Amino acid sequence: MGRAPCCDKANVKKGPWSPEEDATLKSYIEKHGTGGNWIALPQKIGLKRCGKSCRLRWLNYLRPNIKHGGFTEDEDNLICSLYISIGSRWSIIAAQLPGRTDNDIKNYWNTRLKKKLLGKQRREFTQALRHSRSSIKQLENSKGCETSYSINECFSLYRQSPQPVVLPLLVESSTSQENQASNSSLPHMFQPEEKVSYNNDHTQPISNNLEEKFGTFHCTPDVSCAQNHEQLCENMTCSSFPSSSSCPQLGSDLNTNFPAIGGIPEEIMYSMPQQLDGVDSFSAVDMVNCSRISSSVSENLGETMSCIIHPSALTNYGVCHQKMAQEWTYLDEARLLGYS
DNA sequence: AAGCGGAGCAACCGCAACTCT
DNA sequence: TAGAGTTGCGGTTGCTCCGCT
Repeated sequence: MGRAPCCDKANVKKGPWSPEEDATLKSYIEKHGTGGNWIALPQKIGLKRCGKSCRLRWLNYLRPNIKHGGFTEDEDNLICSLYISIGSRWSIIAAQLPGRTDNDIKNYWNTRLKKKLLGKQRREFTQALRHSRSSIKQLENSKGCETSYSINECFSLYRQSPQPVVLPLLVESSTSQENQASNSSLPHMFQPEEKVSYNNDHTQPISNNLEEKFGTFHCTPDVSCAQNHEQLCENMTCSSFPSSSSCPQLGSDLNTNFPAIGGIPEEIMYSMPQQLDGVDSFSAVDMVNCSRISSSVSENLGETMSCIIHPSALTNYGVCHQKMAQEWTYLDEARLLGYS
């Protein structure tokens, strides 16, 4: 047996509220309050509406001091930052914005802010790629043509550069063979229970333990790949993107079931869009708390394999790799934002 | 001028949490 | 303490408007 309906659905009116209904509801609540029972209220005042509908109408439109539209830049920023922090907890977000309702903010996010934020990320990503190309060249010049760098060398490069640099996400270690054999879906060197200690001030050298623990980053910066992606980002109307077959590194990343990640802005590490069950998606990871905080589906961006990490996010890099490895086993959940 | 498609938004729905008896 | 009733929330739907062809 199912739950009893909250009202007699056959006898309640649906659809937009008329001015008369608004006036009836408003004047009653202003005089008597809600009486603590929304379900009983419409009957009491002779409205053929569901109690839930009355409640929604009052909270979202009729109660005093409600603001509609005209979101300011400050409000935009606050909504974006709260969304990044806590996700789609609209009621909590609305509580931080006096006069705004959760429904309004939700609609505003879905119709405008989401697109605005994505556009900003695209621009920043393009910019970051430009900087990263010079970083890679610098790294290659200093090391000749070597393609393997120790983890400390990578971190050292980060510390020297005020800009994000591109590194492939795939990390190898000396023990990779054994660990991969035991758990092929996770990058081998980060076991779930393993903790990485790091400095908080972002300036001190990373502990040598990292090197001992994780072995060597096999960085194989693929500048041509970065150039491809840069061109893509500059030409957002482009509808065809490089496939894994055109980029050997992309293929290897996909083979590990480990998505590419980019790092914009400071403490959030974003993946670039990739195909998940036929849908373009990306995810973000909170570098401080090392948890995935959002996933989204985007349009007109293709797969990529490069990893951009902002220097300030550097200290959590290893931990987040570990976390991502775990998180990414739940790729089918990665549709929280829905840019479809 | 008519038709179409996309954007914006009000409202609905289902479910989980909370409250009351 | 259990179960029924109510509230609150987030996802989704569908209507309206507007711009483009």
